[in-house]
Amino acid sequence: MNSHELRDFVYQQIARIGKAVSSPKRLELLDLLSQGEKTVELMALRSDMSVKLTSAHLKELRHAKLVETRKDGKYVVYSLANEDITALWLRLRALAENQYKEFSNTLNEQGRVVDDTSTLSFDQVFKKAKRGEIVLIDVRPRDEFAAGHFPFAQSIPLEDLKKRLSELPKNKEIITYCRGSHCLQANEAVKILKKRGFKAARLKEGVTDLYAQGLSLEKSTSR
Amino acid sequence: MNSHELRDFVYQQIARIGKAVSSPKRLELLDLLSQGEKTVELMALRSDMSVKLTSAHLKELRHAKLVETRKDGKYVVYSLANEDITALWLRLRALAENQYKEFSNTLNEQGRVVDDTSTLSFDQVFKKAKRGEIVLIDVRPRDEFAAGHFPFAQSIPLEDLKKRLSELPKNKEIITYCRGSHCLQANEAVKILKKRGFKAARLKEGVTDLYAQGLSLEKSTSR
DNA sequence: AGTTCATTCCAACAATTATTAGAATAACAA
DNA sequence: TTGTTATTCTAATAATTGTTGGAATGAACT
Repeated sequence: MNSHELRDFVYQQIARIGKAVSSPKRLELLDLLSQGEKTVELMALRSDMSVKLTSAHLKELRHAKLVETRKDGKYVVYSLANEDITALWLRLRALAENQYKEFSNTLNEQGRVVDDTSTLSFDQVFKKAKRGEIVLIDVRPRDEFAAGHFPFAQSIPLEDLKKRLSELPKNKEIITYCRGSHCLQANEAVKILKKRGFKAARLKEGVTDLYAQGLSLEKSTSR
Repeated sequence: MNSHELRDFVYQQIARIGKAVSSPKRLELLDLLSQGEKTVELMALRSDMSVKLTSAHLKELRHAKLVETRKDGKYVVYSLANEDITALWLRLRALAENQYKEFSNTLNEQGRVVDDTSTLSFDQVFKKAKRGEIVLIDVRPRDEFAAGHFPFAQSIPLEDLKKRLSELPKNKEIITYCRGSHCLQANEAVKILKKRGFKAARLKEGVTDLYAQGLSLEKSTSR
């Protein structure tokens, strides 16, 4: 390689990362994987893609070495290659939020409920949840809750929420959370809860943000 | 927007960043801009692209809000939108170095001379340069040196090196540096120097890396 | 061995992006 | 004004990527 080719090679290698994160669908897959390892089938379901298309995008991500696979019986289980990938995903998200006003505005308009809660630190929220002053609910799918969740949180996946309203108290504040500040499931939950007369708000941050702060999460198989 | 469209919107916005950094040429432009603001013309020259193509890629970067422009007479001067963009560029580069062995191997093979120097901290190198124990030379183009350079360094652009060998001592070690660990100009310089019997090595890091550590650089108009 | 099922490969087309050439704009200089 | 230079815009084509359907692979279970 002459110095010309070598220089091009350098930028090409770095662009491998860029290409991998240049597609909305692939970012969605990374987001899903940041919440825990998953099979192709499950990711296809969650992201409303065909299995084939999901597989194609995952191939691209594997080529860029952002994800890894392992076999479990008939299934191929995908996961992020390492913590740096979570960090990359978070940085891209944060950068988009800073640079694009239309993005952060949309997130805010869409019911990211900013009130007292958003100014509390994670620790404070966990303490309140421990003391029973608030109810902290994790609205992500059950498998993601199992892979890692906030302390003192209970799992009520968004799709089950309407059925399980009777489990929730009317007199306490209900705090919801999901994957992160970009994730809108917690907003949906707040909308539903407020409509039925509950006191509800969402945590601005979610699981990914907590990973970013180097905190570890509780794992469990059920709850 | 329904929740489906909204979710897609979120990932699309983040993918704007990804798209911007998915092309080797655009990464090269970001790299150039990380060394100081530049006109379209100059960037086209440095990157061996046509002015038109350079302009087209810059348009893309502007659309993603990674770069900004200002007018200076007839010229349009481009610069990175903020420090976060430098940080992004560095993170992508570091990630590529970690994930792709063929990348880091190539960098090493191509004469990134790893010896005593690479284990010295920046501070130590600067002190040695100050005391005259080593000669620290910046092989980047003159304008980039002027925009910010290491303390106690002198500017000898790579293209002038052969003409200016008489300025350099044979008995002292000559340490070269350029943009960063991915930049190969310092390697070229070391090759040239060693061939002529000088004691030479390169700093593993370069200017971008120092920015990443939050250190500030000296600016000057000449030297 | 045969069956099942998840996943990948292959081929085709649609959609997007990269690149080049020529025209248009905008600032400066005379 | 006119001419000059830098830059961007428009249009066209080449190259790449996204997407879908059908066939093939390959591991696990019976």
